[in-house]
Amino acid sequence: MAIQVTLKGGVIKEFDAGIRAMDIAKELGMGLYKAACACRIDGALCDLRTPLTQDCALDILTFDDEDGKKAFRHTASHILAQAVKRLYPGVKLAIGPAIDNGFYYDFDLDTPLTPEELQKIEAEMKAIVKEALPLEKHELDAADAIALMQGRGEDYKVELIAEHAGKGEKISFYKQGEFDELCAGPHLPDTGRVKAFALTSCTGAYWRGDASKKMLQRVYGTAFPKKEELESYLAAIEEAKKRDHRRIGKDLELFTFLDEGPGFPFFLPKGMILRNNLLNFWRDLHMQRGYQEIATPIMLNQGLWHTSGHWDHYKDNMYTTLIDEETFCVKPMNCPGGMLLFKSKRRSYRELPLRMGELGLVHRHELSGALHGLMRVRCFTQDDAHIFMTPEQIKDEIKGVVSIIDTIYKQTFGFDYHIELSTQPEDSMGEKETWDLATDALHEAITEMGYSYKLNPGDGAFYGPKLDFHLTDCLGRTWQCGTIQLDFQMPERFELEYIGADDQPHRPIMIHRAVLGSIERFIGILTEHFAGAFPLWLAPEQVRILCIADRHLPAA
RNA sequence: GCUUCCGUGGCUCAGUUGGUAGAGCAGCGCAUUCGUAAUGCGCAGGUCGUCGGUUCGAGUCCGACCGGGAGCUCCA
Repeated sequence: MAIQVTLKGGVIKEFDAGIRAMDIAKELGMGLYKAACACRIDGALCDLRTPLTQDCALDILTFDDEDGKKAFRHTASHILAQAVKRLYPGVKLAIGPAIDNGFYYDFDLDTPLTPEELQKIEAEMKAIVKEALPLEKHELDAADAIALMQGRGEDYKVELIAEHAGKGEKISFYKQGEFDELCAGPHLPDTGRVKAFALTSCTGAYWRGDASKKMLQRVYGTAFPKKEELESYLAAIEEAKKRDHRRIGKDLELFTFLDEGPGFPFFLPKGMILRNNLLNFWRDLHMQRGYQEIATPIMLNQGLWHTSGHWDHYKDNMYTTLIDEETFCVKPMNCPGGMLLFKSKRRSYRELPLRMGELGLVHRHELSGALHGLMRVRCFTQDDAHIFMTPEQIKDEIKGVVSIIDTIYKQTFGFDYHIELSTQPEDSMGEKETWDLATDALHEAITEMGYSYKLNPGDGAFYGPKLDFHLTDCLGRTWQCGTIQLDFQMPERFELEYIGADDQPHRPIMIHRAVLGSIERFIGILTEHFAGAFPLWLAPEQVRILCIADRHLPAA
């Protein structure tokens, strides 16, 4: 029987029923055959070995396609698991997905996987690639699948299958040689296609990402179709290491960290020049855009943090101290101080929008393992501002902030950036209508400005939706820096009011925003982006004159 | 916080199977003024992260703690 297959570009070809996508790829040319990673049959992601039984649309995916890339690297992770199973038969397998730059696999294994062990594993993987084992899919009922995995002592797989058991689905496995692995697929047709790979590191990782569960050993690796691609990727990693702001910061004497204050950066004279240049620029720009600058205390009494809600949510991360029998908290955010200043006198609608900026030093007790140079510290300066306004002013104020962000990111530093819109989370406060109003305002403001954005449903703050601005550095890495958050909760909690044109009190709406995010982190990003060769206006040392003649020597 | 690796003069590092610390750069002194990746000679600088243990003896072995790296968790 013949079937009609609609190929990419709308070309329709006739084949015998039962033909596989990989055979079609072969007919279309060896280049495509060799590059093929997976396929879509009528939109559904499938293996290249899946037989086509009826008329359908077929899209053959290569490494250039995200799903093709995933299939490729996921196959590499199966090869890794097979190699580990061969070398350490007692190992229990957890999970091993493809990730952004490669793949990983989690193992429950008593032998620590040192770099030497990784070399052995890599050698075994090469052998498996050479064997070019076909990956064949087969399916079992959940009960049979569980029995099979229990028989092998694969406790983690049993747990995974049990979660699917209720749904009555068939459980799929992929078999390559002696190795049979629970997996949804799709995969490459055989292990021989994973030509270029490398295991990059081994660390601990919790089973299911849950800190209360067992710590497993996670082996990271990366894989590409061509050796040159692997090499250039590894070279890019090396380049990133050279640009590490911790190294450059030390070399250029910008900042330092000392044992007396883990996670608390010290700025050296040269770093201070850079920092002040950046802040002067920031201040000038914000004054031009109608901002006022305030400074609020670094420490305020505990009652304030109850009012703001921070105590309930984040007390574990707050530094506190007992003074005169009263608990004081070092501020982890600036907003409550800003609220108090708004409240400090009677406000009129004529004052709105009121833009109060604050370069506020905040302290957060981050877990020791989370610290990372200037990128993740325990005290940092936010280029914060709170804008108090009427509902009608929301859109224009958002546009104003977006304009500042564009001025700094793009026009000043030449960064590309993209925007993400995060909407109402499940455990949020406030009415749905208010949320819709706020979310629409964010959407409309940036859409009218000609921006597109990525949607993060349910990822907003508990008090309102937000726009996040992610910039891309010269190595293609993205950093979330700017944020615009619409906040209906704080004005409510703090009972903020202004007197309207109708001579009645009204509750203002608030924007909480930052452009650079953290001054320290932004300096870290700039350092890596420019590899220490800062733009002239920022550079701590702009010119150095070298004297080489007698008369230039200092008098003895 | 968890897993794992690491911690030697300001910086980058050597220190073999445990026997009382080495180099280069930087610094200082003297000499050199010599044309663009680093002039020569010399000096100074470390209780080898801290505390404890094993040993006749530990930078080198063991433990705890502190700090750091990688990742996990977290990131208002």
